[in-house]
Amino acid sequence: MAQEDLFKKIVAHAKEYGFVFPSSEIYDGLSAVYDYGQNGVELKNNIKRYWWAAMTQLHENIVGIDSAIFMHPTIWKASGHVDAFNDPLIDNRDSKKRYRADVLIEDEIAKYDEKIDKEVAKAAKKFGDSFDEKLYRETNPRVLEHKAKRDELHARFAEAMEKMDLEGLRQIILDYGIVCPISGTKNWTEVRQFNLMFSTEMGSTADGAMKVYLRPETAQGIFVNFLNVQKTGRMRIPFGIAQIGKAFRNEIVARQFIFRMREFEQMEMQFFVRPGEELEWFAKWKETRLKWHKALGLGDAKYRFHDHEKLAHYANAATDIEFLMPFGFKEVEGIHSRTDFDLGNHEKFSGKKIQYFDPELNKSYTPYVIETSIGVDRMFLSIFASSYEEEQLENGETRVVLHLPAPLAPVKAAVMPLVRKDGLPDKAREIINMLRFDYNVQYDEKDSIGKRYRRQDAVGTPFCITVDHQTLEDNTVTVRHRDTMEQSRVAIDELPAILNKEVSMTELLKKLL
RNA sequence: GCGAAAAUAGCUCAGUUGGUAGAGCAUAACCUUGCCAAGGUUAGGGUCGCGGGUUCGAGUCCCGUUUUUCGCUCCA
Repeated sequence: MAQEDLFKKIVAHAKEYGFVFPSSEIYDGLSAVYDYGQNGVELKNNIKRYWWAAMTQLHENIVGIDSAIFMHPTIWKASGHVDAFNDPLIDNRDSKKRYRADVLIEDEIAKYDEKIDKEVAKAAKKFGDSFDEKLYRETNPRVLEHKAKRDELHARFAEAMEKMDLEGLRQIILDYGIVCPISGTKNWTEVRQFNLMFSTEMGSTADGAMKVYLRPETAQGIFVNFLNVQKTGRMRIPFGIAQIGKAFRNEIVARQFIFRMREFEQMEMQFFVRPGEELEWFAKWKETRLKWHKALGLGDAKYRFHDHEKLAHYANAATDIEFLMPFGFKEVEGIHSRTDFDLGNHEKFSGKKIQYFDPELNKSYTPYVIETSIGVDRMFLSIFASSYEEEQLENGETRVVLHLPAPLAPVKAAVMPLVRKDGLPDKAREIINMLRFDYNVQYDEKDSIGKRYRRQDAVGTPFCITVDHQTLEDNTVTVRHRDTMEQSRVAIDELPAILNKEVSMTELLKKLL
């Protein structure tokens, strides 16, 4: 099957079986926003629980927080998001290429400088040793003409940028005849500003509301609480702070189902270390995180590291953990060595001292940070997509089965009476009541038993427990396994132990130690 | 944002040169069977994405729009 078709089937399956719905569907939908359904929310919660337990329970030096989505606007100046997320963009209709309007104009300004330098170089060659460059630059009419034009352009540009006057930027491009480097034409669209941060207003507009942003990442909530957690938790470096929460980015193009959404959920952990030790910890966390992924058993070959060569403004090392999605290897997790950029900047912008006194070194410093940042939705997609199988059975039929890792499955077991009479339903309900306190179990008596098995396969339920007439005699049931379709007869009393071994989070977490 | 394609029942789709909206599966009820999706009977469910236009008459033709998919572009 073509990968594209497979992906379509996965999206359709996600909707049909209550995992993921398009948002606001009865109103034609909302672009790049999705809702999780009755099964999706269970899978998603289980993914989060797996991460949270692995990070906080299994590391005595990592604690969690839950910071607010609204934060003081200056935080986004300190983090660099306000500057880096505000680009005026313009398209050339002929080449279909998109440019940053400010970059186009800056290039044009540079051209005048080049022209001046050329004139100067030419003159220098002509006059030889007697050439006075400074005088030439200040007096030559051609140089002065270029310079005047350049300064005028620069002044207009600076003014437009200051006010973020988009129409003004476009007018400059038109006035100076700036052409597309590819098509060579001036067929430009309007200049549009894509602020990747969503904003809203806090307080009533009557008395001057404050513009606040929906956080574009959860990390800053950790950085601004660094001192709170470190002091109240008596944390000693190295230590980490973990957080799971929603973040929002107004992506220009958000596509590929839940892979890139405008509202998404992150699981981030910031690990604070001594300066100079960060690259050691970076390597350690790469290994630790990959182990977490591989423990799910989706297939080791589906993972790879992608080290960044071009580093972001805050990082001195960065890598992605990529997973083989139906549309190729894609980033699911980022591991970044963020240096002291964030804490240092918050110290600068807030005016508060944000440092750690290291009793062993007997000195204060700004800790360095290793960040592990993983998208819950991407994790969901990678697990969901790689679990989907259209299996050819020996009898020639096809069954659709989700091989979800059992501890993450929405429903752990379905309990069903073989027939809907002779007291079998009551017996099934008894078993449900025994298990439901520890596991999400489901009852089903509708349709033939085979059909019910297939329904459970489609949502990834690891076990089907069937009550038949023999059950009434000796208190045994059949347990049918999702992946092998094999059945075994076991005593009802053994069920809790079986489930505990096969579907509880405990066994999965033990693999990490 | 640009270009292309698509949109009819929960799902997959049919719908003739424009003439009263269909099928299969799914869903619900009852009967039947009882260990790997297909038995019988019955029922519910669509102002054909939305808004205009042409026409006596539009699911069908034209224009606009929304959403989705693919390509480009963008992506800490």
